[in-house]
Amino acid sequence: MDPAVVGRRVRALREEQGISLSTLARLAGVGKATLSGLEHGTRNPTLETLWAVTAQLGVPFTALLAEPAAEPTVHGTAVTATLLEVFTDTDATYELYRMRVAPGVTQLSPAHAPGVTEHVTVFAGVLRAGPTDAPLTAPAGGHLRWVSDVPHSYAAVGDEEVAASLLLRYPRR
Amino acid sequence: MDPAVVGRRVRALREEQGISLSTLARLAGVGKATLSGLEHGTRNPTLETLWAVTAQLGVPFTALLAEPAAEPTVHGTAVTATLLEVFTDTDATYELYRMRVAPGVTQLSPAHAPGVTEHVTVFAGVLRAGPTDAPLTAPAGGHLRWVSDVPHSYAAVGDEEVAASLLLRYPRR
DNA sequence: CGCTTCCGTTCCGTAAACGGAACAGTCGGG
DNA sequence: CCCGACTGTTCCGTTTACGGAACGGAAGCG
Repeated sequence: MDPAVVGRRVRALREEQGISLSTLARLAGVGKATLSGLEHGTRNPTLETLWAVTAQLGVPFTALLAEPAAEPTVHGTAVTATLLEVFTDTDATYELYRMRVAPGVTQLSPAHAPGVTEHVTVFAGVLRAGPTDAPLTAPAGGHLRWVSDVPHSYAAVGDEEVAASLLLRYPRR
Repeated sequence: MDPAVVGRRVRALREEQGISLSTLARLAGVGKATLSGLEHGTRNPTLETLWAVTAQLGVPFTALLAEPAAEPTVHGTAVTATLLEVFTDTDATYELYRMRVAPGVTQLSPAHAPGVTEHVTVFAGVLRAGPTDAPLTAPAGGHLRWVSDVPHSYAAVGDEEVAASLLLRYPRR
């Protein structure tokens, strides 16, 4: 595992909260040198150090550590989707995916069962997706929804890879 | 957090698999002294060490910390949110939560930083959420989006608990 | 009973993670 | 301009986590 990944996440989380490195170090009770080295990935932090920092950030270890291959991942020509959660309800079953769409390629997907809907929230990039004959477009922060009982497609608009969350809803028969 | 707890878990997991300390140390590529001290809680293990051991045990690292801080959950009067993923991008940082809203209570949430948006996809139940003075309503399968730099609220409509995914988008300053 | 082969712990020199202090760079005010 | 307060990085002495080796103890076998 790469300590640089953990470092980048810590830095991202810290900046997200608008806390300076100095302040976080003081609050967490660790040296500034320690925190600096941790964020750069040049150190191999101790459990105690990680604990102090994450506790102060109010973030669990889960947010720092990239999940090993425990998650099922679906690869396509353009789309890579990892299943985050399955939720079963009296009316429907939901599958929540983390989705990435590579630029330059369009992925076609056959029709699902009647009544199945897809809900996409775009994190980064611009996504064009939906029924193949009438696709929809959404930029970062946007949301798409369509009934996927017809052939549909996914494509990234422009050069940037698209990151998004994908929710599949299968109504109970 | 107590390193002795982590140690006991490692020992428990190891004995569960019927592997000796010496063998696990060799497989994981760490010293027997290191593993012995780790299991006794007399050491303060390094991220690298923990990683090597948990990887060899086939445990996703979260299992060690599962009980104490591993609850990334945020509890409120009505809402329980579990952090599934943090995604950092050049333009914004995203936090994806699994959210449950208990019926009968309304949860108020203070304003976030300017530009922060919330995106909710409802799995089950009917959710009323958004700016406190102009809330939105969505049934199962529906989607809500609002700018959360004003006070906002969450409430379940009816008796059924609401299950949903919540995406928080923090634009880069 | 020796002898071998494991077990887990302890000892110890080395490598490195630790925090404090000193550092350059930036911003805002007098 | 100069100062103070702040940012994050680097230097450095102390502490300590590291792995190899040595240790006592428990089986298994001739």
